[in-house]
Amino acid sequence: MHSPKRVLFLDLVLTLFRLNGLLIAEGDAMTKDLGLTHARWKVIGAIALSNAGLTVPGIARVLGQSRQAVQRITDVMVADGILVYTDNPKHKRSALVTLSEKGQDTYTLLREVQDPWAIENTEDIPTEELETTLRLVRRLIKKFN
Amino acid sequence: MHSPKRVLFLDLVLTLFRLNGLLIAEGDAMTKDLGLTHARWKVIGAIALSNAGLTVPGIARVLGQSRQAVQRITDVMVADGILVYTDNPKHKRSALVTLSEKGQDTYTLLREVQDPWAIENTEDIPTEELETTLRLVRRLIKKFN
DNA sequence: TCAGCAATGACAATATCTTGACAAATCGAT
DNA sequence: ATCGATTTGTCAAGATATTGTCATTGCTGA
Repeated sequence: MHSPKRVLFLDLVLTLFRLNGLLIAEGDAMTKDLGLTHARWKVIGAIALSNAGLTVPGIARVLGQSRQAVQRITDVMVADGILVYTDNPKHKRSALVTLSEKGQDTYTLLREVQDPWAIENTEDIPTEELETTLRLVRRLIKKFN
Repeated sequence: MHSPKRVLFLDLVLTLFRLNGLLIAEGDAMTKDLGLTHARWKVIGAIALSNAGLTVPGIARVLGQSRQAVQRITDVMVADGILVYTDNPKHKRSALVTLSEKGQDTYTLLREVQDPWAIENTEDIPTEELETTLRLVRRLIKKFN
């Protein structure tokens, strides 16, 4: 298997597209009973994994999407009482998006299916490989920013 | 950096979403002058990287998308003279999707920007890491199939 | 063989996402 | 402090993707 780096990389890109689709399908199947869609649990996940608060454009950057798409879904989720716009001390206009109480309950339910899923799918994969992959992915992201 | 595997994995998933979006943006920027969109160059790329021919559902599987979405775009690309539906010896109804002459010309132009891009973005990354990542991604795909 | 199940093409409805545009707010360099 | 560049909210239009459905074809085991 001595394919040149170029082919290796293009192959990786295509494979990542595929994995992306499968991950979305996995998440949708996992959250079907929670009334979530991938547009929604992505936002919840992004907020949950962020230490500091996130603005709408911030979520968009984390998810690699347009801010308009995120704005649309957060507006709906605020109307549904899952998210709350809170004052952003660092920016007058751009509110921080946080989980409401109902949103935290939803996140708890999400965790109950997501955690076993994450553990199950990594139990046969060395931590080192996960770290190498994450590092590589982050490196690529930095190039494309 | 001793985050448990679970967090590591969830972080990786979120990061992959981001990379997915950035890769699409990269591809779109790269092919702007060729009259391609990501829906189109993804299909061209999938066909080009496949040894055997691909059917519409086959392309959908490679790209991790619904077959209907791929069908829609291939119909347009056939109308535009970039793709051709050819007889599939293994299936009467499900045609093989191949590049027309014009499509091959387009692919040549695509390669002219894609190859330097691929080389540039991997020159500082060891082949070994790329292979580890590709192997891990394939392993995950296998789980989710 | 053939009966049941899966895969495929086709069509429709809906959701999601991108792109473009514009004004207001923010940020950074000077 | 100020000017120019960037970021952000908002609205709109169009592109892309998913989901559901149904008839047809292909496949596989009895």
